[in-house]
Amino acid sequence: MLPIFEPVPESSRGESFYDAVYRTVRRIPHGRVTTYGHVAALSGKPRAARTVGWALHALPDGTDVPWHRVINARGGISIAKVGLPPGLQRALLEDEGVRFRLDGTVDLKRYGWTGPG
DNA sequence: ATAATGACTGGGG
DNA sequence: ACCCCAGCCATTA
Repeated sequence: MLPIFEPVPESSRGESFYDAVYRTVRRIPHGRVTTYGHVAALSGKPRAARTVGWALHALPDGTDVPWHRVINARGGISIAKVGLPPGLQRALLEDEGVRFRLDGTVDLKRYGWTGPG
């Protein structure tokens, strides 16, 4: 018989880079945003921006990780190809007070979070 | 172990 | 300024 609870995926021994990414993203303050590359750097892998996107892609619905506060280096939204509802990320950010430019980008100088300190 | 996969990025044209 | 592309790298779709 199958157990009622699925064990933790075999891939997650000790702590993966994904876990480090989630911890970093949880530190982004309400109403602020940061880039994939910056999350990667704060998580210990400055060149793993793409992997950060993959880590967020793996999050389940209803997660408490504020994935919507992560945008690309140009201030734009990058979830188009993932199947998430179009406009969802922008709506979540606007609910936190983040304003978008006419071209759909965010002013990183104003809303960008660059880490503690 | 190798290959494939991308929610990315910076630099060049 | 905008578009394109080669390089990037942890995880396994």
